[in-house]
Amino acid sequence: MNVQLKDKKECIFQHTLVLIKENGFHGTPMSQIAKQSDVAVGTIYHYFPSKEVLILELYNYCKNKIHQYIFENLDENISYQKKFELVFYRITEFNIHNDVIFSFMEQFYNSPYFELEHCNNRDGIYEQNHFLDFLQEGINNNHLRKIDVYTLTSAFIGTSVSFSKSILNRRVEYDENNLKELIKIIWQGSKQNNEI
Amino acid sequence: MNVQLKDKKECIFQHTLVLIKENGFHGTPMSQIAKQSDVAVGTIYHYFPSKEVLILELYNYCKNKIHQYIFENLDENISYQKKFELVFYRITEFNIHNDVIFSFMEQFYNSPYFELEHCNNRDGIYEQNHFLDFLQEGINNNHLRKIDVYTLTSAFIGTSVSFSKSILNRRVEYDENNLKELIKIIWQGSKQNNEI
Amino acid sequence: MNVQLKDKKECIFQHTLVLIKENGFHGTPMSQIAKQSDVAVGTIYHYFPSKEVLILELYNYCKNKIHQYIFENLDENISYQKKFELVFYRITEFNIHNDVIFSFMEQFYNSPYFELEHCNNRDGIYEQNHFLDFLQEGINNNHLRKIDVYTLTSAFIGTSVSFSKSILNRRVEYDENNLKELIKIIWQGSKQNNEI
Amino acid sequence: MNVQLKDKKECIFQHTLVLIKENGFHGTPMSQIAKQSDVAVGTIYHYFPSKEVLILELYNYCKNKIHQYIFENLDENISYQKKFELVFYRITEFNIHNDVIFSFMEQFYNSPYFELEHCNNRDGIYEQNHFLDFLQEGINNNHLRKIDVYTLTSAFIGTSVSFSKSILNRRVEYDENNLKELIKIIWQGSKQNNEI
DNA sequence: CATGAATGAGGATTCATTCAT
DNA sequence: GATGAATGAATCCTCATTCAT
Repeated sequence: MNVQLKDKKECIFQHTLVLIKENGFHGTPMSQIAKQSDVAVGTIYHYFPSKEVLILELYNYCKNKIHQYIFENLDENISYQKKFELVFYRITEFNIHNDVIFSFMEQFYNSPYFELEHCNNRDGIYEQNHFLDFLQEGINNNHLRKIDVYTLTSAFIGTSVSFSKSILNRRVEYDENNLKELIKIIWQGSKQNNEI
Repeated sequence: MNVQLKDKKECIFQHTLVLIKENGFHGTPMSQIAKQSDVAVGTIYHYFPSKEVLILELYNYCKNKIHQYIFENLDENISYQKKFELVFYRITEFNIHNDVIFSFMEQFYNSPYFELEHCNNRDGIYEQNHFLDFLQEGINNNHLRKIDVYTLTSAFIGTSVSFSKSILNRRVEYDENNLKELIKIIWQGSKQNNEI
Repeated sequence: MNVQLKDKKECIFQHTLVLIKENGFHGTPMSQIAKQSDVAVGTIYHYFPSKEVLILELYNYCKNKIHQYIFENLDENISYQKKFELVFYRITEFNIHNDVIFSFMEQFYNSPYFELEHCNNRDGIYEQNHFLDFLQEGINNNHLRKIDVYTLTSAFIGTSVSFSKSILNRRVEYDENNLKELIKIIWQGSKQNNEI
Repeated sequence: MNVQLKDKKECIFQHTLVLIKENGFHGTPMSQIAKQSDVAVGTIYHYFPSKEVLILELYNYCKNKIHQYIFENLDENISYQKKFELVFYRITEFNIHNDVIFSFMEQFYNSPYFELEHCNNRDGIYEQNHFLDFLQEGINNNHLRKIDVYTLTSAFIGTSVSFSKSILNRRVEYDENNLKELIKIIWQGSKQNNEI
């Protein structure tokens, strides 16, 4: 029963993601979501009280997927540098291989929906709080330069997002070497005493 | 006459920008643009054949504003590093002080509109071509690391965009010192032989 | 078993009345009736084949309640005038103390539902047939003026309904003296040879 | 221009009245009003922001029609009794000959719409305030019995309404003699010192 | 050039009803 | 009997666009 519910919501989420990537929020009517999900319009309203709530729940669903992918099974025994590189690597990989989620998240952050969410959840963008924590740890332990952690996070995430977008938009085959170079750039720029 | 035309278009552009930042593309009907611009709906259709074209022209209008601001009067006699830093500084300043344009551009890039534009104009994001040229020059002249220029551009622009967004979203007073640190990061990471 | 059935129908009736007074026929979906009655929607459809039938049965349920209240235990040994006054008194008291039924009946009579019912049951309004009979008796026995009995009934019932509505709408505490005055008016106007 | 506006609103009002008498508020979709009025749905929304407001404005439109009909050109030189009879006569005539308005008003008063209106305008029913004033005058000048004016108004209006409804529902040819008898009833009941 | 009334396709949402469990 | 998930027709309303003045 509970499985069924989860399955149906999941099903609606997945098809909504595809449609939104293709046509945007407003190019995606509920009727189309219903058709793709192979349910009646009314059924969607059985699970979500409104389109807005559907979008908002979808946002949380995606956020969780991202976090799980990035922060789960992060070996604590490797050096901070390795972790830094691994996290960056994972964000980027996730974005590139989950283009429907990536596209949705970017649209979401740049839409009025985000304001709604943002009111409750400060530090919203890309659940930066997890990233903030991770980078703050690096600063505290002298792995990273002692600067405003928000600023550092901007460099960290913005670089990954922009790179992913560039790959996806140019519809260019993703070359792992480029990602490795990018990681070098961001590590070189962020690490402690790189001025010596 | 020509001035009048430019003025009226300009007027429509400005009010559209404000409305779109506030309410998004689809929360901004033509009727509202008309009301804010103090003209009749029909008048807008006198200047633009459709809403889509209005948006597309607005995009080009903004693009030009940005380029003018960033690349005009760029003293050729200063060192590449200074120019690198200046360009980064200018992008970020522009974004922060022109939030309606910044918001519009971000919405645009993450909307289906961009696809339309993108078909004609390759290398679309943030008119990366100018930035691409600028960074390519740095690579060619051994100021920057010899890596894929698109990748480098991602780091350059993504960092600025993300930082600007962080300032604007957190509604935090912008601290120039943080921007200076950010510039250090991106320069340290990008410059040639920083591994020596 | 039969008790159970009656109880469940009764329960549904009562909650429907409250909801309809509050929100009207069309502001009262089956789902809400179900929720208030603490049963599933399907259960309602077990007892009533459709919403229309539910409403129609509810109408008959109310009609019977009203008649029982008004005409049962009507002492035949008192004078016609006393009976006339008592009946008027009872209608009004009933309306005022059973506002959910009163409101439902008034909505019903002024809705297209009534047409449906009316086709089968002529003389529908307020089950005027009982009142018609009662007043016809007064006419026949020279207690009341010899005029069209429908016209007389209009004066009789319309006055009571309008008075009740006035009390209920103004949300004014009901003053029995006013009702007594009203009864004087209607009796003075209706009784035989009041012109002498 | 102003005439056109008034004409279009008037046109919408008239067709709405017919439809509502036929099918009730909720059996009358905007699309049908549009079709009957020979305009597009959007046009209705050009004149009225919502269905609710259309209904509310229609209510005021009807109220005014009724008042004009009843209280305009009321010869001040005739006796109070004559005026009393004339006003009663006019209400009833109006109801019977304007069945679409009458039906609308009755539905309105017994619907949740009325609550909305009622909040602003106390003494709402049948714009009783005008009737209240008229009857209060009769009480003050010793033409009518000294009782609560609301109670008196209930008898006055309720009787007329009920009579009109009886005519209209029974689809019986209206016999003016019955109305004259009714007027006798109500006058006999209401006039001063009728007990002597 | 400018206006804004008119259009109607299209979208979000509701709700009476069904039916498998 | 009882449940409530599923259905989809029907409703209200929006808004890009047109065109007569």
